[in-house]
Amino acid sequence: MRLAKCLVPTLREEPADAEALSHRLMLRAGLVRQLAAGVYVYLPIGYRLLERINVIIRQEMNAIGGQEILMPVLHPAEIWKQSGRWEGIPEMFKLRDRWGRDMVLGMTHEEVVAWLAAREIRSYRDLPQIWYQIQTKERDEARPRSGILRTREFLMKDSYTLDPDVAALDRSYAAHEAAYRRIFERCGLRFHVAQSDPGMMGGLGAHEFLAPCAAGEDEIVLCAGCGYAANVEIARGVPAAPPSPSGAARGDVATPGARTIAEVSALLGIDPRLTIKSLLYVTGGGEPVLALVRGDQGLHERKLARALGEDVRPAHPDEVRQHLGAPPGSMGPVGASVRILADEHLREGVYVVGANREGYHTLGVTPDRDFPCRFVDLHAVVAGEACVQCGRPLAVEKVIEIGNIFKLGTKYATALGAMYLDESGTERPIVMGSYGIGPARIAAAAIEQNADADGIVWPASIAPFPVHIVVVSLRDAAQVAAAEEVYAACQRAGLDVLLDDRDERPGVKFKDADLLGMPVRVTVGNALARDGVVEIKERRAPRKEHRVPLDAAVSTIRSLDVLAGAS
RNA sequence: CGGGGUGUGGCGCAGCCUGGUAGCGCACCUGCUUUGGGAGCAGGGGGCCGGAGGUUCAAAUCCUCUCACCCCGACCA
Repeated sequence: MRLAKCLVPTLREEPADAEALSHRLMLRAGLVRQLAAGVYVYLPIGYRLLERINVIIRQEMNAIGGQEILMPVLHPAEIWKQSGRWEGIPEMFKLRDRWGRDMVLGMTHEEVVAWLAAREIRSYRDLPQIWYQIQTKERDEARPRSGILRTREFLMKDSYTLDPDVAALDRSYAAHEAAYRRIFERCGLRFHVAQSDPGMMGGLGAHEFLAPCAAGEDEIVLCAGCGYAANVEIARGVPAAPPSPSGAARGDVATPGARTIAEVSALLGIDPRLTIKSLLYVTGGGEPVLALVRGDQGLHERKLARALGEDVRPAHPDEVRQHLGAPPGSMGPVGASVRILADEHLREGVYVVGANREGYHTLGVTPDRDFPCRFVDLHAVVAGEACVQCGRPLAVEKVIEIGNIFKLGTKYATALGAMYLDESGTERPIVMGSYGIGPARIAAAAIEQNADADGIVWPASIAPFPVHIVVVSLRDAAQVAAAEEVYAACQRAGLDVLLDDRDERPGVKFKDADLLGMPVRVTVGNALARDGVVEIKERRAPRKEHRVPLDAAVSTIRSLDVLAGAS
């Protein structure tokens, strides 16, 4: 590809609206442009990047027996009504056709797959199946952000497995996990595999593939000792034990003006770990629920929602007064007439809690003795807590979710009538799994993990072009001819190559080459006339330079380690 | 949905408080010079100042409403 004729609009200045590193660089390098919030156009280099990633995904999906299909973006509402997901998913785009029929823009394809399976799968002899597609998804996200990291329309590789039973599902699931590991390794990413919350997908189990980087929206809890890895939404951790309590007898103490844990513990001169934080929530059904965590810790709302089996929201201050008779700063569990859930690490100990009396707290309180409660895991794990498996300290990292895998079970098959006959002639529901990868998130994670101050540094496996040729001066016919020769030779050798044949000053071309981040740069400049050589450099190691004669350029490029493994 | 912020040539911004001919840098076009890390000089084109309404002799500027976008939080298959 020749830069002089192509749409590669690089920017000198930082785009004002971009915050995340990958977002800034994708805009500056001319990979994407934003059409609306969370809606992007992929320009030639950006689209090529996605296709490079998709090639790897296809190879690995095909290798485990995946069959590529293409399902529609536009769905009839019926199948979503049958699965029970027509209501209650605010991200779903809904529309009507000209006859007034309800339609859906597909955000995922379990329903369509189950519909298809219901028609085409008859017998256990037809199983197992792996169907996948690389296709556009539409989700009306509450808050698109961070460039292409969270968008309302995006490309997704989604695959679905159909199996006769759970044991077979486990095999399909394991095959996907292995394929996903290979895909992300080949894309040059550092990543973790973590247990995750199946959420509204429902089902028997789920894992996420998470790439650590600064722009990450999620957090993962990691144990270096035993390899424990889990999304903070479900991660367990053992907080450090509190110091010995003062042994104070139970009783109220005046704490005027002290409303936060920090204020209360400072006023009383005690460690915050000897206090209990009381948080009132309201369930979807309108029931108030008091959630308790240790004073130094935070509540993870997803854990609370999971324990209750329904969504919750924080109560308003007037609801706190109404149910507990005290303002938020003085509420507590003792004598409260609402359901109480306490973090499991509050089983032991004697604590200070709000007294449900404005300006007072109660000393010497022990959960389950001084008030009734149910113990569940509620607190958000923080770095330094002990691993539940091996006791070593846990770390917490920011991550981008680049893939996820779900064991769905028979929920969708049952709802949409996807049944098969087993060996004994008994009709059974097909057992499904679903598996997603976001190619654009792989791209963003690769940028986040590899960029330097000058721009992108692509892993060769997904680089839009492995080779980038810079002609220093277009006025020098010998340089132009030599560059054309290397360009043609690379193409003959099967190397995708970008030729900067723009009539620009050298500095502009070098800056853009750094920004675009192709793994190998060939500079055709003054060294050609002076020494009869071109210069070959790796983007990741700019100080190492190979000066070789023209006819050795391609063989030198091919010998570079950086291109090993790249197609 | 709650909180914060921003809308002025393609990009990045100033001007607004204190109303009075719309500016700067980059990019773009022409010419000359220049050519190994974002060139110099000269000339030039391009903006109903996000939109609507209002106040005023006069609105980018003041007021009201509205739309869009960004960030934090909530949410997230």
